[in-house]
Amino acid sequence: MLTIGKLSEVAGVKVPTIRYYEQIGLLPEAERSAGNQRLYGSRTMERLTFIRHARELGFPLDAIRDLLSLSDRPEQSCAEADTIAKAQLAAVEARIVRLTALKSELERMVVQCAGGVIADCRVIEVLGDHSHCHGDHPHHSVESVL
Amino acid sequence: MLTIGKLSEVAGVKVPTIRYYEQIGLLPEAERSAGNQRLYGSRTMERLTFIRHARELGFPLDAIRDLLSLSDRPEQSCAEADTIAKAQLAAVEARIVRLTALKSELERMVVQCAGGVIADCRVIEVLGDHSHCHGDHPHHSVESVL
DNA sequence: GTAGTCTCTCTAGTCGCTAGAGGTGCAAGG
DNA sequence: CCTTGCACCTCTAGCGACTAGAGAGACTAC
Repeated sequence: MLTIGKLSEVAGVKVPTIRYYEQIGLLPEAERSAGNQRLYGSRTMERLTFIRHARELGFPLDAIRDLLSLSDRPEQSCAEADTIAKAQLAAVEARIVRLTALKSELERMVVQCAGGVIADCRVIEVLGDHSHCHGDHPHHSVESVL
Repeated sequence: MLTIGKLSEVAGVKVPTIRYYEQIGLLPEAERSAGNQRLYGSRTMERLTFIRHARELGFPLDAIRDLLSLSDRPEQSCAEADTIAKAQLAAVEARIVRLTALKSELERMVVQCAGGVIADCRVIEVLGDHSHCHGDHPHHSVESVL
């Protein structure tokens, strides 16, 4: 049995994050030692590794919750897991498209900056006047994409 | 003079967002009508358009605050504006690199899914066992990138 | 005058943690 | 046995950039 600190090291997930996952029900309530400290077995460790890996791939916690409950029922069809993964892939692709558009607009802006005075600065000018941009970028903020 | 609703329409920024920007000091406190409703002139409209445009390019509000205060002093050097824009460009590029790595890993995962049963599902398996991945993806979550 | 649409303020919720306060458990050294 | 010092405990609040909702007042058109 591992303490929360050891589990944190082994799984590569910070201690408060582990407690947070327990709090929101992503990890089961841990067993406790005589002195009320959390103790973990290998099953929780695997579950936590699964979570970390899914997080690294950008899955939101809700999707991870679904994936975990799927992995607990191994005889079921994997169609749902496939759907979740495909949705995540689509979200990532959408984000890349969006960011690539941003990138080129930022590049144009930065390149045009002649390094003079604010009054002549393309950066400030472009931001202040929408007519300067190619108009091929969406009218909503980045964060809304994922 | 525009009411908050008209300003919202014209600038393409939602009403509560405008109030939020005022609250955090990104927009100055609005004038008020006899009945205590906010009224806006063209200066605030331009400022809000500037903010929206910068948000669309992914600039965080803190950076926008700096850019706004720069644009208020047009005789100053634009070096700082240039620096902020370049930092944003770098952040966007970093995010694209990261997401592209995620994308290929997700693709490999999804393609390998044969559509059978959870027990044989590559999606679940790959997430559960880190040794399946190419190991070329970083060990921290997406969100930390920007 | 009244119906319906603004607008007002205020609070709380989103996501995925992170930071801190103030207290307890435990293992090693003297 | 006692202390030192780290790891652990609970609880609350904060981040960014909004969004949602309640309950009340203002304004416009018929």
